[in-house]
Amino acid sequence: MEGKNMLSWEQKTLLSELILGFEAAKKLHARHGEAPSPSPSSSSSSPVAAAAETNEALVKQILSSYEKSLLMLNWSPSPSVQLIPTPVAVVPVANPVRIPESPASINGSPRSEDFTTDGGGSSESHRQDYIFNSKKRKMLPKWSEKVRINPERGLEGPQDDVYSWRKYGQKDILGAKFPRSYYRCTHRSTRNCCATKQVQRSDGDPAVFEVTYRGTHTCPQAIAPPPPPPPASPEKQDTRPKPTTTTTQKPNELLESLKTSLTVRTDGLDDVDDVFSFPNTPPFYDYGTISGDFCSHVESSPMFDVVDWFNPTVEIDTAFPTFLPESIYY
DNA sequence: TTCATTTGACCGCC
DNA sequence: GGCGGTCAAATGAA
Repeated sequence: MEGKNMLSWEQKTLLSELILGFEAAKKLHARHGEAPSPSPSSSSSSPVAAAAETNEALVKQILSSYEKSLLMLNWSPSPSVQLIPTPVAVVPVANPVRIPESPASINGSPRSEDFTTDGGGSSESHRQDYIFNSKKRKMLPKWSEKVRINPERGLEGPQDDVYSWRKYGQKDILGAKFPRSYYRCTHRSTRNCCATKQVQRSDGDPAVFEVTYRGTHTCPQAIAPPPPPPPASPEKQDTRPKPTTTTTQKPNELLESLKTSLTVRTDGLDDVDDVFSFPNTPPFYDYGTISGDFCSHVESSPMFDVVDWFNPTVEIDTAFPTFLPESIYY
């Protein structure tokens, strides 16, 4: 239906967004050239900090722009423009098992018009609406990771899961020895953040947990670090006693610890000896951003992964605390 | 008092 | 119809 008109509009917007992003990128690049090296020594934290902030802002803008553009492309009728598959493919440890996580599944189901937006879906079903509205499994883009518990350090590698998760369910899965736990972003209600994740202990290796993420974080955590203890906002990152996490813990405790600390083991990519730290946010196919209401008003795009996708060389470590070991927050 | 977890039940998809 | 995912009341902890 939204044929040519939309297409035209989309193209316009797309162009606009791309230009925006491009310019922001140029600025950032210029800045990078100006003040490349961190800070020698004495230089007070002001200039550096300011630069960092600006950089972050630029990055945000870039990501936002590209994100929109990409999403638009994804919507376009041309099947060749599918952007989604790419990121999914990069998933460190994609379950060879199933997880169709096909981008198409996001809106592929023709008959998934039953939504409830959980929170208030009203209805004017725009295409965007049903991309993320379903409360059932098929809609949300998902990808899985494997996390190994290291008896010595608890969890291997840095902890990348800086988000606050709240457990909302647990279920015994057919054929699985251990129950599967369901978590959702703590800010689901307050920020309409619909990111969820499932944690399942591996049958074969109890020390390995398969973590499946769904949806992206649209809450501020996505970009803003939950740094030091917020005085007034008890967004408990998991008030749980920090896991000394060892395999001797009860399964539940292990699962709990997983909420806060995740290390992605690239099973298939084991060649790479170092552990891959995966940002908690999924690739850029953020349905949330598309939408106009639910899981959408992303003040800041959580899609920093996009950067990786498109610019593997971009250094975003400082801008995205997501990669910081969560332990420092406690 | 507030918030997180537990757990049984419900609902939708396959 | 079975299974997986989510909801929501009850319970516990800080």
